[in-house]
Parts: sequence; structure tokens; C-alpha cells
Amino acid sequence: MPKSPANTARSKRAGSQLTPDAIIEASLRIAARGSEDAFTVRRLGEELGADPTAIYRHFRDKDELLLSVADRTLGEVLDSIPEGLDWKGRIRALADGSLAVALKYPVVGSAMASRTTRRPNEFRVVELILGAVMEAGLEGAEAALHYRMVADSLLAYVGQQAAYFLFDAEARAADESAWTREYRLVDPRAFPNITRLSTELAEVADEQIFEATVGALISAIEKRAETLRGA
Amino acid sequence: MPKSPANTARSKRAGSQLTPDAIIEASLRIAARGSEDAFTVRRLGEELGADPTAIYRHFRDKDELLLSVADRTLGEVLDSIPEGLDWKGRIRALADGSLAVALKYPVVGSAMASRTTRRPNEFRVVELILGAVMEAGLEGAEAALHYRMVADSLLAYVGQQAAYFLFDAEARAADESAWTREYRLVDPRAFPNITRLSTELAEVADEQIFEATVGALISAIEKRAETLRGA
DNA sequence: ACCTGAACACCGTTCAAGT
DNA sequence: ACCTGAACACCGTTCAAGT
Repeated sequence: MPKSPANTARSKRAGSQLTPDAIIEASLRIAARGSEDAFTVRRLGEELGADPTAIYRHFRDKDELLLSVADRTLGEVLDSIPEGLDWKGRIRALADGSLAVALKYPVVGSAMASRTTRRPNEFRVVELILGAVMEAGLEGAEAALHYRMVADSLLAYVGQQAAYFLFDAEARAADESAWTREYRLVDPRAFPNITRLSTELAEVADEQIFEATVGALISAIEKRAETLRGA
Repeated sequence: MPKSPANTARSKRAGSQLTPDAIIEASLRIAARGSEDAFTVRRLGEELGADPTAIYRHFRDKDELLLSVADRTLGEVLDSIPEGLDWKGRIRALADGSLAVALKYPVVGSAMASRTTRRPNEFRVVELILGAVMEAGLEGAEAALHYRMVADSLLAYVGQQAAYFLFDAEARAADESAWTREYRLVDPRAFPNITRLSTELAEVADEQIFEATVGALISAIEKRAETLRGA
């Protein structure tokens, strides 16, 4: 925070009082528009009422800005998790919050799926997951491993959903109609299972899939803890 | 396949006998170079010894080319799965093969994580997973749901790994050193779990995480099948 | 000390012109 | 029928010049 030592001599122009925070907030506003509005340096300049390249005074490059923006959205996720939940509840709340925030800011969710922000809120998320798996009964290397399983799987899944959300409507429609079109027209002899289940395949809802995936992760932790208790 | 009706009057110039197949193969060669070589239309033109824009004669746009390339890599995955495995073995082989191929062609693996190719080899993968979950004892909507869980989770995870592989060495080193640097230096009072497990967190291997994730998916299917058999 | 704006080295894609 | 190459509308980023 000790970046802008004195705010004397401000407001020469309306929107162009540039600070890292202002840039992050403008980024979030653009990101929230999803596929409507590309998240580019030039667009960010417009949003800030400043020259696009002014951003480089406050962030080394676009990647570093994105990392900071991502950490901010992680804060939103953390704030959405209620107090007093047991370990399963906390993991579920984290999962739901992550998905919601990733879909709210799809560019961020999609770009950060394979990254580590190494910033404050990421530490808080790590601490939360570790606390959950330890409460479940895991410790040491087992706790570390299952933390990574939950974190990586969740991030990957949520990032994938965000990336999908980022497509323009046309490309998305083509992908979605596959289940009700292409998959209904396959050769029944070559693809008997697809033929048999084509209706059911088209009816699976995204929420069910996410719920099943998160459930699988929680069960895996539970099962491992039981096995270790037994030994 | 009935795209090039007659191959008369060929070889006017050496490398510029353009066919969809030749373009896909050139794409795979570039993709296999990972972060060394960007997969751009211009680079593809060089690889083919043709003008970059000649590609648009054979594919509507880069996305359609990528979809075709992706389906080809799915073929490689399928070919790597041995015959005669039980359902768990088939899912494990599919998972391992997908990861291997995604890391072999990281641009493809990363770009396709949130896509559907709607092409022949994708049908074969769907058929394979459906066969596995049905052999496990699931049917109807349950089989469809668990197919989606396996497919989406695997694709997301594998795509994430591929995207990570695509970073230049520097960015990757920064991310990796986080566990042995930043995470060792956190405030022990604010982050007791991280502090306690910092050594173990740095030691978790990628293979373990993938194994745990795939295991969690398989267990979830098994557990659901047991529950249904009981009812 | 910070912002501006021209400029650079890239992208994917279109389209008139060539053979 | 297919390929070429100039051109267009974008990108992220650098750097000298302004205030």
C-alpha cells in the first residue's frame, strides 16, 4: 500500500488519477462484461480515460496485472464463504464460490486456471483447504497431496467453464447442439452406448456435473482418512 | 475423404501440395515443439512451404483447423489404450493417454480443454467412457451424468497441465518456486496450516496428484453403482 | 514523477490478382 | 481450382517526448 506517498496535486483530469487499485477495478468492470468486451490494454485505457500505455507505469506487464486482478477475485470468493461450516461445507462453499466468481469474470477465471497468483488471498485459500483436509483427518504428505488434488481439480474445472463462457454465442451453440444433433445421428452399430443414452446425455445439467465432481473429491478425502484411521 | 478428386498435375513445387491432411500434420509438428514455436498461421505457412493464407482454402478458420487437429490427437490417445482391460483399467489408460498426448501437443491440449470437436474420434472416446461406466453398473441418467463428470474433469485437468507446459521457462519457474519460497515465508500466526505443511507441499509430485484425481473419479462411480445395487 | 503518442513487431483474416 | 501477396483491423509493449 505505500505506493502513492502523497495525494497532493490531484484531479488535474477527471478519470485519469491512475493507481494500481483503480486499474484493477477498471479491469474487473471490463472482465464482468464477459465476451461482450475484450479485455485488452487499449480497452482498459478507454475505461480509465487514460492512454493505454499508462498502465505500464503501475504493472510490469499484462500478466502481472491479471495476477493482481485474479487475487482480488479470490477475495470475493473467500468473502462468500460463511462462518461455522464443517470441512465438507467449507469445501463445497469454496467450490460454489469459485465457480460463481469465475463465471462473473470469465477472462480472469479462464486465464488463471493454470496459474498461481502467489498473492495474499491465494494464501488464504490454501490455508482454508488445508484446514479442511486436516479436519477430515489427513495430515503431513497426505494432507498436502489432497490439498493439491482439490485445488488443481477445482481450478481446472472452474477455469474450463469460464473459458467456455467466453466463447461467442455462435461457437457455444454449435458445441451445445452437438448432444441433441450429431450425437443422435451416430451409427448405432459402431456406437451402441451413445445411441442408447443419447437422450440422457442431452439432459445432463451443468450443476449436476459440478456437484458430482465436488462430491467425488470430498469422498476421496473421506475415504483416505478412514483408511488411515483404520491402520 | 472425397475432397481431392484427382491427383493429376501434382508436384509443381516441392512442399506446396496442400491437402487438409498435410496441413493437419504440419500443425502437429509445430504443436509438438511446445513453447519453442508459436502455433500461428504464418508459422504454419512456413512449415508447409506455402503462403500462410493458403490454409483458408481448406479450413474455414483457425478454430476449425484446431478442431481437426484435436480430433487427430484424440486418435493417438485411443490407439494407446490396450485391449482387454476392465472398466477401471480403461478409464486409467484413457486418463494417462490423454495427459501424455496433451503434453506432447500442448497448444492443442490447452485450446481444446473447453471444446467439443464433434468429430469421429470424439465419438469413440464417448463410447469408451460410457461403456466403462455401464460396465461399472450405472445406467440411464446416472451413466450419462458420470460420463460427463469423467470427461469434463479429465479434459479440464489435462488442458490445465498443457496450458502450464506452454509457459516459457521463466514464468513456470516463478510459479514452481512459490512452494519453496513464498509459501515458506508466510506469517505462522495467520497461516498455521501452510507453515506446518510447507515442506510437504513442496514435495507433492504431479503424477501423484493426477493419480489421486483419477482415483477419486473411479471411486465415485464405484460407490454410486454400489448404492444403486443396494436399492 | 507520471502520462502521452508514435512506433514496432506481432496476430487472424479478407480479397483481388495471379497461374 | 488453387495459391499469392498486399492489406486491414487488431494485439502487447517500448521509448522518446511532453507536462
